[in-house]
Amino acid sequence: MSSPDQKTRLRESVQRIVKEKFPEAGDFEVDLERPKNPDHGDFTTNAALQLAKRVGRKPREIADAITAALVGVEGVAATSVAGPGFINFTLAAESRFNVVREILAGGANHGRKDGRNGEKIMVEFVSANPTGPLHVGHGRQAALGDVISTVLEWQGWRVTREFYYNDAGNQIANLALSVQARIQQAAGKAVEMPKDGYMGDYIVEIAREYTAAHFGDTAGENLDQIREFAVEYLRKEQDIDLNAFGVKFDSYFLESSLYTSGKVDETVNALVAAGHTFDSEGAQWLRTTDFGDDKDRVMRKSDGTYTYFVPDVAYHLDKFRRGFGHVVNVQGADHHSTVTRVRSGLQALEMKIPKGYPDYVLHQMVTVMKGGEEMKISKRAGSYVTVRDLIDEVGRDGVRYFFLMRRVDSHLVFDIDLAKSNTDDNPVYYVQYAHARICSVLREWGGDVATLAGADVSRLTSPYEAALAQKLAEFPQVLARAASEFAPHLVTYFLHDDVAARLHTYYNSERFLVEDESLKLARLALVAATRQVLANGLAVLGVSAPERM
RNA sequence: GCCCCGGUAGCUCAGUGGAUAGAGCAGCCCCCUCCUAAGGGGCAGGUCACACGUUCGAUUCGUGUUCGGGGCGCCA
Repeated sequence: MSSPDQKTRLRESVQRIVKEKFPEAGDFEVDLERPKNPDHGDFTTNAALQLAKRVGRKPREIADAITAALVGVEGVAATSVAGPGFINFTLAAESRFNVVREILAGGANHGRKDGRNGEKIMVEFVSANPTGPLHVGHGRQAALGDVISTVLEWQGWRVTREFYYNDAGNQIANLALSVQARIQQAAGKAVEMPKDGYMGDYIVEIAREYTAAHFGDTAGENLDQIREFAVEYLRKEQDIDLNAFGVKFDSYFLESSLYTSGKVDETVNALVAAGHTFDSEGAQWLRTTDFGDDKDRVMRKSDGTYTYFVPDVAYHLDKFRRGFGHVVNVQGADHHSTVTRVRSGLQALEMKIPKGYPDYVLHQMVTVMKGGEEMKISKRAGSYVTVRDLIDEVGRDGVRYFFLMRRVDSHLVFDIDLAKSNTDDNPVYYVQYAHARICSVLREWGGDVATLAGADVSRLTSPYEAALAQKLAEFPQVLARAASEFAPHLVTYFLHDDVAARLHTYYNSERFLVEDESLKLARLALVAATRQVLANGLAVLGVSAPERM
């Protein structure tokens, strides 16, 4: 932190002056920012512009009055008034590079905070039905959920990563029927696949495995057993894929358990008791319109079974009771309609669950491009591209990075050719190479990196160095924002555009292994700090930081 | 018809109510006796979809329009 202390001190000084000189402004909050343009100094404030109306004077007059009173604040080299009335502050040169020492002292923990005191939060993600291999949308969810979790951990939250299995319902029944048909076909019977059956090759694989494992049922007559076998098989497969992707869950939650434990019934009873249900057309309804939905929703169908959102409400009530006051669900935007229903259901329980509970991160769709064309199918899955296809093609690091590169709100185009390329247009290589490059120069130097923390960084003077140091200083704030906005892409952009790009520029602008020993150490300290930020940032993303490439 | 998301450089995309709207790639011109050039510098490239409003100030906030994607089931 380029001195949050310094920033705070400065902010408070300005605040005090405003209070003295312009008491009529009331409890006005002064805000300091980093100017985009480095010519505008290290910090800037628009306080004068905002005060103009409250005070009834011209912005520049106010700015002049403030700067006049601001003489002799420690560490500030210069102040100026610019443009319509911005006040710019330039820091004393030596305080600019303090961040290098802070980063080296923090090491692998630099950027971590214990602000949240270990408060519990759950991130639920992937939550794929065990009816087939994971598709690319699950891949985006896996990367997002995992990194959102990590980033929250770095802010001091105690995070539980949970996977919810919809192992009950029509889709699973359909899976069992599909496998059964394949078993019987393999046994020579002329049966047809069920309507809307799963057509991928993996169904044939499961049928083969089932037949091999259960000689007692070569005819494929035991549907319950087939269903259990198929679900088990696919869950294992999904675990293998998630493992290969570097994603680990703390807990798995089965939808079926909500029925066996009586939690669905309990939820229904609570909804009825709260008086928000009614019967109509042979079904039982929840009056979700009382809670902002645009129409009421069926809870219990006329055939006596529940619609999906009832167990969903029961599930989220369970999360709440497990002590998760904060929950984030990562899902595809095609699940948008569940948000209002689940929240409405939780409100209808009247159990004092906060109104916006739970939070949702809904990501837009993913399309995969290969050879300039959209890739739509994989043979194995039938109708879609799988996560495994991507990992096999481009490797874990590339897939993770690419899934994290875009805002969640933005449609993601996954360009396989780009992700595979070992050229500078591939952002993940660009960032990893920046890390490897620093490792290389430190190896060349051959000294003990730990001693660099004591380097005299005030020897650093070039604009390249100042720009790099200033960016490094922003790392903690970038992480904090990524956590509070559930926005991992901020980290990828920071590492690529702000850190790696400046590092590469710096490399070509200065020499490191110079004669002047103290200058050499100062420069090595700066690149070592850069390496630490890159390493920590990549660690957050779950992407490796290679020492050689 | 209703709800959600997007429209920013030739392409893929960042952008927190501020100053001259950015990055990478593609195009053009250059640069390697510290590391692995998988790198760097420069030039060119823009009606921030459109209109109106709020504001000292709008790519950013609001309303409307338009185009594209997703969702609107007693499916999950």
